[in-house]
Amino acid sequence: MPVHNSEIADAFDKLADLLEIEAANPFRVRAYRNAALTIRAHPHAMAELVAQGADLSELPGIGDDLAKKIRTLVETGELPALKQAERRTPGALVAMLRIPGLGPKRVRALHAQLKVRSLKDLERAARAGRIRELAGFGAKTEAKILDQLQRQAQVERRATRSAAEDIAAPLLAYLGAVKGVKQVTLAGSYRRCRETVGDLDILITASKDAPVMDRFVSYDEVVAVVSQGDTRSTVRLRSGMQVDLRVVPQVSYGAALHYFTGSKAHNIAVRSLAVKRGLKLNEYGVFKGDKRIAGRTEQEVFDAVGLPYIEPELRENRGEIEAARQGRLPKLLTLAELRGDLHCHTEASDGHDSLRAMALAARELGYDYLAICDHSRHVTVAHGLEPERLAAQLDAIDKLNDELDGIVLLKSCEVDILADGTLDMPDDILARLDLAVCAVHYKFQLSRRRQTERILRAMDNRHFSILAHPTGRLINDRPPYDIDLERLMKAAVERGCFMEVNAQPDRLDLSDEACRMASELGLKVAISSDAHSCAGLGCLRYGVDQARRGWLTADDVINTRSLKALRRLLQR
DNA sequence: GCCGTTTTCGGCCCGACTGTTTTCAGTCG
Repeated sequence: MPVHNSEIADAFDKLADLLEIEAANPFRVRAYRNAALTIRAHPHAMAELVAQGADLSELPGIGDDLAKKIRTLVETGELPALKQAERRTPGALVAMLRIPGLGPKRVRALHAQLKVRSLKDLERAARAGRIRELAGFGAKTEAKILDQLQRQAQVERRATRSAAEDIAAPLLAYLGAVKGVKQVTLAGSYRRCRETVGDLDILITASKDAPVMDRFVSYDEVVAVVSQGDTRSTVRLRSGMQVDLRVVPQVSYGAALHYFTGSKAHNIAVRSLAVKRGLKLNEYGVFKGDKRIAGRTEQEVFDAVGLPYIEPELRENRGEIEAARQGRLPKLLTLAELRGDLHCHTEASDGHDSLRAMALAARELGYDYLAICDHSRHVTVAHGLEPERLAAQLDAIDKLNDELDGIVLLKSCEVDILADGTLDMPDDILARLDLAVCAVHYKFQLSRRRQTERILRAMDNRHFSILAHPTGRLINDRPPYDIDLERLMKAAVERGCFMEVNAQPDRLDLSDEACRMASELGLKVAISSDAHSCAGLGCLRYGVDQARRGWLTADDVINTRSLKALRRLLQR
């Protein structure tokens, strides 16, 4: 069983946590965390790189020592440095760091002075009133710890972008209506278009006397005020979402937006660049001595540190700063560049709207084409189509295409990939399609080898066009099935087929890292809504967000092509 | 532990808020 990148990253993160509790050199701790970030985001498996004899110390934030540790982990499955740390400090202590208000110093104190070794111990100590007696702790801290321990029982989930928007929209409108407020911007991971959002970060510029903070904490949905100051406050909403609000003067808007957009790792890297230029960068601007030399816009901030503008989606310290310095940032795909949608359903299977309604909705969106992909028969719960029903639908599409101007319906089907890798539709009818969108909908538990071979075999069918939702994951609900994605991507390139970036907010499958790997391997993708209604076509923008995070350009995406060019690409 | 158009040694981002503090450490983003 190969060691996954996430396991290596987890090991380094845990070691960093333990070292922090031990009060080790904070920069050494950061080195482990940076390495974990690099490894987690890396499109290729470290195990593969090790096997190929690659020089891991060329990766950013990884030097000779960490390269050796990665190698050891890959080859033995163990990290001796972590084992040793766990002998010195109980590994269970790292769980305490997850409790808001407890950091490494306090966890260390609790362990050293109260012999707390686990969350259970912590709860007992809090109930016994022993925590308040420690220096640096008090009754309030003790109560907060107990409260948080109870809260921890609830599962922690990050909201999808779409859920976050539902929560944010009314709050942004409410804040925008406060007297004296000028700009209201949603920053943070939402602005970076991450597939999930942990909390909302709102940036506001307002006149000095605007009662922003008072209004913020008295918002109807607020159930707890975590902190409140003149320029920054944090609340928790009924939905469980935490919201940070930051108010800055207009001259600082750009610097504050950059700072509040993050990511943290990106900010640290950019601030380091400022330091090298003898400048100081904070949320109020770029300073030379006491003099503010930039900060009204983000562009000014980037100019000051000698970088071109970097799009928020790229700000993860995954190589964007290097790329910016070398002038090789990608020109990211935009929603307007998409000419059509290559995956949707109608009432013939599990969609809600008719063929005609979907066609008109697509035309309204300005598309040139829309592929109709109702399920094949194996997906019985979705009223999957028998070959005969599909044949009838294809006739109906021909008829509608004759009748409608300004939109072309493409004949397709979301064909099930059966357990043995054959397709759930006979070849003679597949031959009538413009494209076949193929997908796995059952037998998720096959071994990595068998699942990969199942899909490879399906791709061998020359009618196979696009692998839909390639990993099957559902955000917060179902992990991806175990496949060798890199092998499948290479195979798709060789066979002239493609993969989908499914734009459903709870799928977003491929992931951002996988998009980047596809681009590096020369595999083109389709960004598709998988809409089950006219309104559902609108979620295509989430797929664009994901593709942008994966550094994709219009050239990487097949549905940026004209219909004619698309048809050429679909020929195998 | 990493890294180098000031360095192979000596740096490593920066500020707000809270609680326990009489001047600040710890935590957080």
